[in-house]
Amino acid sequence: MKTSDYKKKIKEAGLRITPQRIAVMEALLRNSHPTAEKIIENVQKEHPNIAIGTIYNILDTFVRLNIITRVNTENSVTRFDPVTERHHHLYAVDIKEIEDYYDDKLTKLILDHLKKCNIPDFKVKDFKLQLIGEFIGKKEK
Amino acid sequence: MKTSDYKKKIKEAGLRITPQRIAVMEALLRNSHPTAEKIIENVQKEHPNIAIGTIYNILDTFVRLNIITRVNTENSVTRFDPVTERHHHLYAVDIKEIEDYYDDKLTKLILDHLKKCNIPDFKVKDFKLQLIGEFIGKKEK
DNA sequence: ATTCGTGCAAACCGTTTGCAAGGGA
DNA sequence: TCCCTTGCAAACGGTTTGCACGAAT
Repeated sequence: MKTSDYKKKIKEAGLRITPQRIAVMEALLRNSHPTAEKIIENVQKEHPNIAIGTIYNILDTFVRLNIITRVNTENSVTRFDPVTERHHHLYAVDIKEIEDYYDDKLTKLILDHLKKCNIPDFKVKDFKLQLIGEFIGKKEK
Repeated sequence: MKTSDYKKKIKEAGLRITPQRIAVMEALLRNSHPTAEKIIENVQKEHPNIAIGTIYNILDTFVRLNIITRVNTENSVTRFDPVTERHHHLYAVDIKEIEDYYDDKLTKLILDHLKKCNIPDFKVKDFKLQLIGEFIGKKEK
């Protein structure tokens, strides 16, 4: 995502472009599905004067305006994802790591199935697949 | 689930059957994917003397021993599920409600797809599908 | 001038922890 | 007796809130 892209996204949501929001967004883009804690650490490394409350505030605003999304994890640690388009997630069993997983064929497969066999009393608007497992091989960082 | 079933489950996990554990388990079975708060409220209605810490303790133990599972939600409220077999979930968009959704055909569809088109550097051990949408029609309570 | 956004710090609240007492096996 | 389990209460930690100041329109 180019810098101008997310700035546009913020502006289109009716928000002002501020150094704080830029810093938060860049922390989101630099990390993979970061926790709030990670974002705070990341932001404050370069901008020690940005308040924690402000960062939470910005994250809330972004989520509310669909600029980013919350990611579900089992251990009640909130994570954030700057990608709002439909995609799936790979979860390391210990949930130390989450990666994006794009698979249009699979998405279509599920979509078709859901369309065919209607679920009674429930109207599906979106779906997310969580693949839980282990990352194998190369592991930097 | 019959009473004896979960008692057996608890015993087989190497735990003693205690009134506290029975109360927690029955609260789990009486409610659909309850939050800890809901469970506490439910348990204390009949057993006002059971401590909150004990309830959290029991829930943790149950999860650790795979007697129940944690359910992911986006708003960082932990929910619990006494069903440990593979199944999917229907999420109300506002996450006020979660229902179980069994669909073996869909499960198999996904399983087959995953088997066929291997994901590089990742070994899938389990998966969960979250269907987000709206419950329509009948709605008591 | 008015609205929006930020910094700061206190408050909040769900959850965890430590410890002493109770109760089965 | 020994170990598991509970009750209690204090502590913890991530998140939220209130408010006054500052910046943008």
